[in-house]
Amino acid sequence: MAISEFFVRYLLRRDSLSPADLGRLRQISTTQAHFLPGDIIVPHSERLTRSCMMLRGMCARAHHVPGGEGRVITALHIAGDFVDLHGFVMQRLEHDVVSMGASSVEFIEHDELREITENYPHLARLLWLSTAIDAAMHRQWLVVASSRRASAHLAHLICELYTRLCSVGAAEQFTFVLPVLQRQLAEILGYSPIHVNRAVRDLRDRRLVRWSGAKIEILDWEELQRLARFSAEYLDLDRFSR
Amino acid sequence: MAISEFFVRYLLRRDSLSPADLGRLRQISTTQAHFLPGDIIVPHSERLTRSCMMLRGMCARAHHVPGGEGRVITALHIAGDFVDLHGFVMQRLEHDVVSMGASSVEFIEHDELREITENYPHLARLLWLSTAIDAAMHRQWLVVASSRRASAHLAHLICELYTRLCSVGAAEQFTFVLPVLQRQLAEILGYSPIHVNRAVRDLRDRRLVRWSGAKIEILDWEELQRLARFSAEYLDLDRFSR
DNA sequence: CGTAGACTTGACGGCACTCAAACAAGGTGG
DNA sequence: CCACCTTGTTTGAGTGCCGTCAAGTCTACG
Repeated sequence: MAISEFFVRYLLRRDSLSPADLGRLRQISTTQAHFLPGDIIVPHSERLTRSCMMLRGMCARAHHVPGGEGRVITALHIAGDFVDLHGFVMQRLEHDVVSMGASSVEFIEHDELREITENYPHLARLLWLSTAIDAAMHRQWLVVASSRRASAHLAHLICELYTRLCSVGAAEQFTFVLPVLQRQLAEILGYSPIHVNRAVRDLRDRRLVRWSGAKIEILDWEELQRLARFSAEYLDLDRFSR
Repeated sequence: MAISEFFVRYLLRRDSLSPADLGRLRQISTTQAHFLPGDIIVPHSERLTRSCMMLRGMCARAHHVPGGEGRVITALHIAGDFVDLHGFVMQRLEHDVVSMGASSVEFIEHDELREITENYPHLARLLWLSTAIDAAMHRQWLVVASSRRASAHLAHLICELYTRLCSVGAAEQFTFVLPVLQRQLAEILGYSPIHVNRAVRDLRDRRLVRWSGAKIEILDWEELQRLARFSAEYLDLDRFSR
């Protein structure tokens, strides 16, 4: 199979690609796989020989906290995200990649990525870029975690996901699917599930979102961003020559 | 000037380098600069044409929180860290790089880095690796922020810094200099300065550290790691062929 | 010896956590 | 078709970590 068109859009949003680069990108061979909620897509600590790209649904980077105190989720990934591309240079992950809801991914062999770094340096820099943007999102999560209260924190997560989904054409009309339980939102935001529930209710009461099950509808995009103090700058959505 | 030997050690800790790669690495030309406490080494949002490497002292990645509520620090960097290497592919930073205490850095032109990605793919992958390790540290900070109480959180920071300093030969004998005020520790850990002070006192009372001014002496390394639940795995200190 | 900046300590209040239980939705078997 | 169970969500009451306010101490330096 060929590489996800979501990822092609992800790159084209940020730089232009030469016909040669674009051709090589589309020529990457992949293996598809499908997962159910909670399935481990990539386990931690194992030596890796391939990396995975999100095709459909969402997945998370889940860290086990020593002392059996449950998990912490440090990233959410959507269609077009090259989820564990950093595994190509790190050789192993210090976290699991877990399916949120049902998902489909495709695997790309590291041998092929290595060949690309040898012969397509510009493409290689764009792959590097995608891991650098992941790092920028990690930093933003750190900033938000220590500067926003629960409601604004949750609002920021929703703003980020909706913006990212739109940027690859996977959402529109202020509506998207978030296959994440409140218990898992708690692992993402660093609160108890009960407190997450209060934050959800708060956003509902303020009439900023309609939220039933996994379906989220943003009712007041401007006000939601204002509450979250969201700015998409860190997502690096502008086009540059890299 | 040539590139910092701390960085050479940083890489050799994680992979072996061919004579050609090592030669090219040492041939990189740099420009030195010196900074005083609080100086901005690299400002946010500006178009970048070079990246900086830490030679001496420490610096931080400081984010301004919209709404004038002060700053959040998302990373600390030490000698041998290629601080804003991600700026090479991102083209601009969403945060400032600020000097903590007095520091010396050297700047490397992006043109030269680009040339390396064209002709030294293995070296390029190792540069990529260093940004991937930064991302792993961001993730670990997220994990620790949401799973440790103040004292353990602070203890984890000390464990990380001491381990990193030792890994490049910049510290030993359980002693190092941390040119970071308690007010700035508060920006790192996400607490108020007063609560940071309580955490410092707690570590002192438990006789885990001796801490006067900027000088820190670890009195009980085993117990400090146990309290912090520190494991160096995420620092990726093992040697692999990348 | 006086000032400035950093560190330290105490008192009090609020956001978020824990414990506990009720409610809703979906699936299963009688 | 409806008990019944499971899983997830919702709500309330009490606790504790951490924030805020305020003041006092220490050190460096002129």
